[in-house]
Amino acid sequence: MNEYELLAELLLPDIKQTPDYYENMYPERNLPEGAKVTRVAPSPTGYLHLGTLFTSLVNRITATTSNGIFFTRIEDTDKKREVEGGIEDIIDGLNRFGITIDEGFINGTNESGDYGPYQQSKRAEIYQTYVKDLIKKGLAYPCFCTAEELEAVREIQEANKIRTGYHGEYAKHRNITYAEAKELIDKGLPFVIRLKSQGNEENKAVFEDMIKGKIEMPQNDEDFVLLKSDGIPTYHFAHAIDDHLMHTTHVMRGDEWISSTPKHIELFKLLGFKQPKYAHVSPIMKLDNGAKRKISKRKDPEAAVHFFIEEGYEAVSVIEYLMTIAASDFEDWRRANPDTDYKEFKFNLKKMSVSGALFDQNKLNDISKIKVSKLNSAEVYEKITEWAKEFDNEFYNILTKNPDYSKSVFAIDRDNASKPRKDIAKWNEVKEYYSYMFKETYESCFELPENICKKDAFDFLSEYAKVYDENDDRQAWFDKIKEIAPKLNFASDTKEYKANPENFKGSAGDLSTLLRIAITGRKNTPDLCSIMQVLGKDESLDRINNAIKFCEE
RNA sequence: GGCCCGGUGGUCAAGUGGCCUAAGACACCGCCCUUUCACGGCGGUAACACGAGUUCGAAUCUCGUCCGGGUCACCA
Repeated sequence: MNEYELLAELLLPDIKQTPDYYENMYPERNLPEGAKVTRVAPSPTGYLHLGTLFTSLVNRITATTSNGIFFTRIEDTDKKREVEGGIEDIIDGLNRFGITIDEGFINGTNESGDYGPYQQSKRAEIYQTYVKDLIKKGLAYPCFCTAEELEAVREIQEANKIRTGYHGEYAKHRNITYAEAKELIDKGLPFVIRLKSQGNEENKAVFEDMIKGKIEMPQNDEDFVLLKSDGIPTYHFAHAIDDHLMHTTHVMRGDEWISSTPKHIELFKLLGFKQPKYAHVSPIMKLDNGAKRKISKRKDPEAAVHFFIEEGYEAVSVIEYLMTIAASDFEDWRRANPDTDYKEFKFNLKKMSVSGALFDQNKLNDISKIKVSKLNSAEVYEKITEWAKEFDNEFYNILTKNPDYSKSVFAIDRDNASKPRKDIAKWNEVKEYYSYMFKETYESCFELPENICKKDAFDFLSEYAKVYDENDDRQAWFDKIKEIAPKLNFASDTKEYKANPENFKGSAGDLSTLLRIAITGRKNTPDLCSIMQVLGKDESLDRINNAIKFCEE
């Protein structure tokens, strides 16, 4: 055994396999020409983040449009930051948003596929096997520096305005001998394994990013950590090993990784792996006091995808919005194919924005309103009760007390409507929006519109109460208002009124607004005639009479 | 600070040297339609960060300046 082999045995005595063993265990995938293998590799350090959902979507749709594979892998190499239930939260969240997973963790507790395990904490032996091989080749070595020592070096470098980091002459243990290492290990000192970088800062590392184009950076020359002192790899090393063994063809990740890509390039080269293609996606930003910044887990509630579910957005609406950010040609496609599943869209990485988009809730709302407007009353009822059951128990009870009544409320201006309203973006608005339709939430609050005096209101409402018939259709319903109008010197015809407004106190439209306020307390509501029908004769008359009383005073 | 990446209306964006008097969408405003509320239709306000260069011609190519973002861990 030579010096390096001795060192390898000393450091990793329990590792008996060689890389060949794993190379054979995970052969090339048998996929059609051009199929892309993509993945998302979240670390279970918290809930599902909007950015993670976004990158997952991009990965998913890239795999889909090439008839490839999209898999998940859990990067749980940092046990300090891990949170309980993190895997479930993220994977189930992905499922909830309709991101289908072909392989890896398909739900919070189960994995499937031939390239596992798909959890890095279960792959320690694999990583160590490759590290041992690197040590034997003189391409990796143990480092015994403590955090304090490293910090001290960094301070010296900063003071002397030298590039910080563990490289070149500052790489203390770079040339450690077997004997030296043995002595320190016998003393029981902990160590990490570092890469003996072959890079040179003067040279360029070049790669073609599929979104940003050609990127040139100084080569990596840092002896970065491969294996932490607990024997678990760092992200960089795990990325190289896993994506090679799992045969990922396209690594699509947040663009905060661009700056460490030279490390990855060197790793793939030294390991003799084929380089995957990289696509770095820009983060979703937010405006904060006039400044654009990345959406932050700590400061922004909408960073957690759960926020959208709680608000009552339909998952498809959020995905649809994310698609408009992901692909600049998506909205055109959507216009041409209004009812097609977004998964049919031919996604092209070249159409992705190079810079980060500001999160735009207006746009989300608009998209969501369109989606909701296409639902029928039964679907609305089903979705809203599902939402309320989880997030608004009071409303859930109100809705389910009389399902048929609730559905008839949602049917207004919706079922059989040639022009559906676009008024609901998210379920948490509905209780307030329809508050006048349910006894439990209705509060009588009549108020005169500015252009009608008390006496006219009184006269109109009194007259109307006499002729009101709950069986009238829309035509008959409005005709009655038009009949009363002239008696109060209100125009029954809108055109007539507009031609000579000075001849009238107002129009039939103004009187229906008055009636609307009497019934609902609002100036804007869905079709009033339908509302009164759903409310029923007694309730409608009650409310009218209340308003009349108000006008008497 | 070093190294990367970016900068077209309030927002998302089209744009690849002449089709640019700069598209479209959201938001906002106005008008029209209308049997109320909506929906819809039509229209409007509003942008190439700045400065040099290359060119007959620049939003587009080059350089500089400014501004924004990312990254410099035994975190991912």
